[in-house]
Parts: sequence; structure tokens; C-alpha cells
Amino acid sequence: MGERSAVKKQLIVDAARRVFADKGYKDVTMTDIVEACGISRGGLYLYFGSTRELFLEVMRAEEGMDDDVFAGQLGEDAAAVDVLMLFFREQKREILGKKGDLSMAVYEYCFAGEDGKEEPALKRRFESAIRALERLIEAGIDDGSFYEVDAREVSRNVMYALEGMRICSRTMGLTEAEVDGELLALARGLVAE
Amino acid sequence: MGERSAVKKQLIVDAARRVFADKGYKDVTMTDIVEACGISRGGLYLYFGSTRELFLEVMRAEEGMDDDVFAGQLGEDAAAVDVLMLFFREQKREILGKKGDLSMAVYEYCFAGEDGKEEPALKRRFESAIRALERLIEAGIDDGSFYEVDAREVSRNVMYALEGMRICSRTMGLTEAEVDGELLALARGLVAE
Amino acid sequence: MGERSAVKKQLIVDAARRVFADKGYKDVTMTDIVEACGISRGGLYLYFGSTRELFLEVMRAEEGMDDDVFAGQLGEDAAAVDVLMLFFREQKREILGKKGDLSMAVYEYCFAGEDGKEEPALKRRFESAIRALERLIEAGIDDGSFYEVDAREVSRNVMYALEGMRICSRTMGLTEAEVDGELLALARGLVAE
Amino acid sequence: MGERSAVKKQLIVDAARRVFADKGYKDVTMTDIVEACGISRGGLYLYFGSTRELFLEVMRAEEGMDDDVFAGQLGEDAAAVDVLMLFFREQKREILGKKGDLSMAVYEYCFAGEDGKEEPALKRRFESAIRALERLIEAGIDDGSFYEVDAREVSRNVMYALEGMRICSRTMGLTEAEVDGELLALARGLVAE
DNA sequence: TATGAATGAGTCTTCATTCAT
DNA sequence: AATGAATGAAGACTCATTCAT
Repeated sequence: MGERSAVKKQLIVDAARRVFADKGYKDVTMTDIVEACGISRGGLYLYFGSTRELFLEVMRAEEGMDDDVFAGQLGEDAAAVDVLMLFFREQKREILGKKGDLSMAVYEYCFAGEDGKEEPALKRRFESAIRALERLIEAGIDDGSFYEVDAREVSRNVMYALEGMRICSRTMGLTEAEVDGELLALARGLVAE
Repeated sequence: MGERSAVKKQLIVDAARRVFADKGYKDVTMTDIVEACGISRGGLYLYFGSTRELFLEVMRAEEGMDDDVFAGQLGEDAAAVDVLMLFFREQKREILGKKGDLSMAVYEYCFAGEDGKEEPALKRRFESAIRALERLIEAGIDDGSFYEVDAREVSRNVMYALEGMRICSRTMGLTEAEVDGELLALARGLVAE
Repeated sequence: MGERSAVKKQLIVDAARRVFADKGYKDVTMTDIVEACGISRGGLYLYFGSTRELFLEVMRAEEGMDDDVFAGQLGEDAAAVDVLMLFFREQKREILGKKGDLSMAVYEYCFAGEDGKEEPALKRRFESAIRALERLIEAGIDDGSFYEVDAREVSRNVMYALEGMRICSRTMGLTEAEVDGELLALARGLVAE
Repeated sequence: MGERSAVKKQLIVDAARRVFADKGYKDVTMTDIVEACGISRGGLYLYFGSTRELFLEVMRAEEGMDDDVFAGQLGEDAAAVDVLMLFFREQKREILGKKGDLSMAVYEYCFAGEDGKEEPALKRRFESAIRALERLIEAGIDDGSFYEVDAREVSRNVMYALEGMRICSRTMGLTEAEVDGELLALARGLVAE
């Protein structure tokens, strides 16, 4: 695959990302992608044989974008509390926001998984997020701003609760107050304030 | 619709429940249902005009089956701790269990909701579960077996975490140990033991 | 077929007439008739095996209702001119009126006729109307109020023109003025006024 | 849509014309067209989304074929009488002819029109024919070969009568003698002969 | 006779996928 | 490489007709 092809491929993936974010996973047709990226039907098939392949590519492109979430943020000037608050603010936005994010598509893709084969990449990413949060909590404990909790345990609980809110928001709807309430409760489990 | 019809309708709903539990929501076709309940195409349409109608009926039949989860359980002889453990054991089974459960179908149905109209019934049910758990926690606090936590806050956190595990289990897979770990952590937030 | 049956049959035919007048011929389904006459599906089939049979019965019931249109009207006190005007007024109402008349259904039924088999009953009726009008014209000539035209020829021309207006009204639409204009012209072919 | 497509589209329209001429409008299914033009189901849908669309295209293709019916015919050498006779001969052929003509389909299409919305194109065409005939009559009056009738009035009457014969022919059947008789009568209203 | 549930064939419509150019 | 016309297999839905009761 030459230089040109790589560019075109990226163009397709970008367009596909928009489509998946908009329509989820199962409702997306090859026609949707074709229309979104202004390429020919046959042309698209030269690169991707199905919406599944395309979605996997979109996911792969997504990887690494938010690894080491807190890497570099934790410095001398940034306190653990501040980083945590930043993280929560970001999460709140994602949980309440409906458009432009892939979470529904990801869920749907997983549901569609044949034979219950879970996506290992997804788990890897989730675990890596847990560990990152864990390190943040440890840092908070070290500098005395957080309670002396079991960092691993609390990190997992926070992540499950966030995931729970994400799905609740998309299925039954959550108000901003409800999200704020839970985030506050989670924060109070770590810091006095 | 006579006696006979009601029986047949129930027969269809039962068959549909199995199909939805097996294939989720979006992939289910009227043909799937037809084959599952050994009825003719036209015959099915006499009762339900779409998979959506059918799914709603399945959901309705599901309702009430687990309302007042802890009603009657909390008596003189059953301590709050025991009821909580029972609840957690049941949740664990649901979270890890893949077959015969509708949660994926429910999620998918919600995703498919036009214009992001959330299902109010779902929220009502979730809120009612939160309140039930809240009352259980209050009972535990009253009889001195639980810490003096903010019952409402903890109840919500537990429910979000459970929901989070449910979706994680179905998308990325969770091990029994992971579920046990989180449940233990949640329990430790309430009782010493 | 007993007394009761005849009553029921008439009830069905009456309901069917309304349906055909409302929806034409081809769009009418057995379900439409069933709903219109409040009888059971199977019950209807005891009397009529298809919408075609039903339509034929409706047509048959219609027969004789307007034979000898002008019979008895032409007396000593009623001049031919007056009867003609009455006839034209009635025709105008039919031509412009859209609802409650069977003409569209009749046309459709004839179009649907297999192999171009024309309906002889229809022709008989048309011819009988021509002759009736012819006799009216002759009467008018006799009493000196009409020009001395070829009664048969003029009668046919009037009938064709009326039929032409009927179909034009239902396909391309005719204004009241257009119908009035043509009727006036037809009348002027017979009387001075 | 390239060169090739236009050819195929025309091929479909031609096939559709035959089908409509044969079966009318309402009975025609997409399958009929598919079979008539030897194309695949999906292929047909690339060009036309419904029988209605197809029919409109067939009609459009038909337009203009007989506009200005008498244009150019009326010259120094062609007398109005001759043109009229030619016109009548053509009409007679159409009225008596059953196969290969769209009139029944057109009628049916109009009947099927939702809410009685009449087809304006049809009316325009009819009015234009009336005016053309009117000019012919005026020409005949001018050169002294026709009686001094009200050209507009007679033209409308002739057109209604022709339309009436057309529908009568297709519903109850007309003999050649009957058509000849009426045409002769119409002609005698204009010329002595 | 009368009922209305049940059947299955037929129509419409959409899409993933192929293929000649 | 690239195009987009073409294909055919599903899936949704309707309705004439039958049949057990």
C-alpha cells in the first residue's frame, strides 16, 4: 500500500468514525460510509470488506489517544486533587454528552460479538485506566491530600460507577444533578473538602 | 380476544423472550420469532405488529417480577446483612450470567430509541431499586449492623457500580474474582466483617 | 336461503356499496367490507366469495333504480323542456359530485375485467338511457318546444358528452362553469331560449 | 448518470409502457416490470422507486408526442375538412383500439390519486387539444367550408363526446358502427357534405 | 349458520457484495 | 486502483382464503 493509499484509508476511517458516533454500530451501512467519505462503493471495498472491519480500524485508531491519562499532569505544581477534579469534569462531559462519542457504538459492537467473544482490547484499555487512576490516588495519599484508602479497590469502584453512569445516561437518562451527586460522593470517598 | 388467544399470546411472548435473550434486540426479525414459536407469519402479526411491540410486551411481562426486591425479606429473623448478601449473590449471578438474560436486549433497545427518547419505565425501575436498597441500608443502620453512612448516597453508588459491572461483563468480560472483589469492597463500605 | 339470510345479505350489500363508493373497486379488501358491515370474516364468505362477486351484487341492486328515468314525468303539466332541465341538473350534480357515487368503482371494475370482456349490463343500461332521452326529445319535438333534430342522433351525442364530462371531472377535474357551459350548449342544440 | 444509464433507463421505461398498456395501473407490480425488462429487482430500484414514479416517467415520455396535433397540417393544400377527417379517423382508431394504449392506465392512475388531487398535466393537455381543434374549426369557417358555429363551444362538445366514447368503448364496449355514427353526427354539425 | 384465528403466498424495499470497465 | 451499475438474498407487511369450533 503506497503513500496515497494510506492517506485515503485515513480519510475513510475519519469519516467512518463520524458515522459510528452518529448512528451507533448496527445501523451503519456501507452506503452510509460511502456517502460520508465521498468515495466510490467499490473503492471502499478495496480497503474495508465490512462495517465490522471498519469499526475495528476506528477503534484501533482511537487506542493510545488517551493512554496514560494522567501522565505528565501530575507534577510539582499540579496537585492530585486538581487532576482528579479535571478527570471527573471530563468524565461528566462524556457521560452527559450524547453526540460525537463512540461509546454507544462500542457497546453495540460488543453486543453483536459472535459467541460472546469479548473484545480483549477493550479490557486492556479499561484495566490501564484503572491502573492510571490507582497511581493518581496513590500520589494523592502520598502527598497527604487523600485519605489512606485501598487505592486499587477505590479505583475499580470509581471506574465501575463511571461506566454505570455512562450506560444509565444513555439508556434511562441521567440529569446533570444526578451525575454531580455521584461524582461528589466518589470524591468525598477520597478527600475531605 | 378470547381465552385461547391470551394463551397463544403468552406463548409468543415466551418464545420472543428467549429470542431476545439470545440475539439481543436489533438482530431479531419477525422471522426469528415466527420460527421460535412455531406459528405462521401472518398469525404472529395478528398479535404483534413489530419486534418493537413484542419487545415492549416482553418487558412489561418482566415488570413486577422483581419489584419490592426486599419486601418481606426484612423481618425479625432476617438481618439486613443477610438480605444484602442475598442481593449481592443474586446480582453476581446476573452480572456473570450471559444466557437467558435480557439486559443486552434492553440496552440495545434503548440505543435504538428514536431521538434519544429514554425509556421512562427503565428509570422508574432503577430509581425504585435505589430506594429499596436505601431502605435496606437504613434498616441495617438502625439495628446497628451497618456503619452510619448516607444511605441514599451509598445506595446510588452501589447501583451504579453494579450497572457498571453488568455492562463491563457483557462488553469486555469480567472474571468471577473481579466481581467478587468489587462486591466485597462495596460490602466493606457498609459492614465491618 | 331463509328469510333471515336475505336480510343479512342485503345488509352486506348496503355496506359494500358504501365501501365501493368511497374507495373505488380495486382498493377494496374483504377486510374493508367485514369492518363496514360488522359481520365476521367467515360469515361474509358464506355469502360472497370475493370482492368481485360483491361488486356484481351491488351493481345488480343498483339496476332498475333509474330505468325509465323520465317515465311518468312527462305528463300534461310537465313540459319536455322542464324534464330535460331536471335531467341536466341531476347529471351536473353527479358529474361534479365525487363522493357517494359508484362511477369510479364501475370504471375500475370494467378496467379490471379479464380479457376485455365488457359488462353487457352496463351497455344495456346505457342504451336504455339513450332511448329514454330519445323519447323525451321526440316528445319535445312533437309539442313544438324542441327543434326538429334527429332525436336518436342528438340523444347519443348528449349521452357521450355527459359520459365524457363524468370521466374528465374525475381525472383532470372540471369546474362548475365548464359543466354549465357544456350543458347549456347541449340544451341550445334542442331549444331556443 | 452516464450514457449507459440513460439507455437502460429508456429500456425500462419502454418495458414499463408495455406493462401499463397491458395491465392498467393498479395491478402492475414492481415484479411485473422486473420481468418485463429482464433486469434485477435491485437494479430496477436504482432507477425508479415505485410503480408510480415509473408511470409518471412513462407519461412524461408520452408528452409532446401529440402536441400541436394539427400544426403544419393546415396549409394551402390541406383543407380544414381533410384535417378534421384525418383527426376523426385517428380518434376512431384510438377509441376502438384496446391494446397498446395507455388510456386505461391513465384513468386508473387518476382514480388512485390521493385526496382527489387531479393531474394538472392531464387537464393542460386536454385544454390544449380543445384549443387546437378550435383553431381548426375557425380555419374551416374562414375558408367557408364549415358552418358559422361557435368554434369554442363545438370544440369542447366534440372533445367531451370523444372522451365519452373512449371510456364507453373500454367499459361497455362500442361497435365500429356506433363510433362511426357519432363521428358522422359530429361532422355534420360542422360541414354539409 | 356463524365465528375469527390461522395460514402462506405475494409485494415492497434495503443492502452487502460483485464485477465489467 | 477506482468506479458505480447490477445482483439477489433477506426482511417487513398485507390479504384472500380456509377451517376447527
